[in-house]
Amino acid sequence: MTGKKLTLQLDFHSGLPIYTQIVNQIQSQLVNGILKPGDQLPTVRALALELRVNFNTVARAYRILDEARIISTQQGRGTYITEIPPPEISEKLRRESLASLTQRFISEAFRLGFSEREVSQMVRDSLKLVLSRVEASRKEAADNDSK
Amino acid sequence: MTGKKLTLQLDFHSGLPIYTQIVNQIQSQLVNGILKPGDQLPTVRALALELRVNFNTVARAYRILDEARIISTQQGRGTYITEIPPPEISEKLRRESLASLTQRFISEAFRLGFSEREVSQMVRDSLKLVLSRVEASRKEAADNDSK
DNA sequence: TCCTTTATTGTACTAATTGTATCATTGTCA
DNA sequence: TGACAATGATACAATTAGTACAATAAAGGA
Repeated sequence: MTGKKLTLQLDFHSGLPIYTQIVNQIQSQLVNGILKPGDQLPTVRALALELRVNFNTVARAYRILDEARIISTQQGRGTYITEIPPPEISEKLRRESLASLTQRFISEAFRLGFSEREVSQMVRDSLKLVLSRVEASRKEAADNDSK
Repeated sequence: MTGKKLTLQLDFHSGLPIYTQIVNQIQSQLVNGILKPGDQLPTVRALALELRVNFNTVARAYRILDEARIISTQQGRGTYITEIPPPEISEKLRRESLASLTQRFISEAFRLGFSEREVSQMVRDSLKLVLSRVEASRKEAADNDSK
């Protein structure tokens, strides 16, 4: 059995869809620090059992949260809160998380024998590539909107 | 006990299956000379114990590498890096492994909400930091030699 | 030396756990 | 009553774990 215990209060007569209530409450627990990045959520079946709803309803909520990049669901593995630092964290913490991410990357690259020059060149190239892809998908979305 | 010590970094909620991460990292260590033809890898059980995964997960990774002719697994003997390095192990592959490492880093940073500017600045800073540390330890070694 | 036994190692097959996809059912509201 | 949204049922796919087995090597004794 996996996944953190999750205490949710559903109101079956509120008019709000169950999956919306699940989405909202997970989101608010994340904002309030009850859930933290990296936490594993209950499985769709376990949470469904506890809430006495169909597991597809939980799956739907999880899918919405996944599309919002709030959680990451992985078939056969489980679902996890993503590591995105909440927007309200301090700039200092934010920088630290980028610094540690970067240091992991660089030390791995060095361990693999790449030089400073190779690493910085590859970072430049990759950034360029990613940005051009972002640009392209933004354009595509605009096209879809206009048609 | 057999098999070279193997340093692998697993991320259990990266979305990538464990066996894929094992495959990728062994491949990149080979391409970059950390593993050499003829080296014996840890046994499926030993590596599994160290990584805290089921040994079948390691076996699956080894099977994939075996099918790619990168390693040779022999029942009752162990697992070895193939003596004849596949012809495609070349500068090209080496560059590709850096590219994929870099892309993982960048997409993670973007997912965390950092901008291109922040990422490239942090890479510059971190590289500088690492290089200065390398320099310092080289100097210290030289001092020790001379005394 | 040669045979037997035991330990080590990878393999095969199966089961369990987890999320996904699709369609059916239900309920509400215009 | 027809349309649509919400929920449920069922079958499926991906990942990992459990168990038994086969091949090889190493150890030990006749």
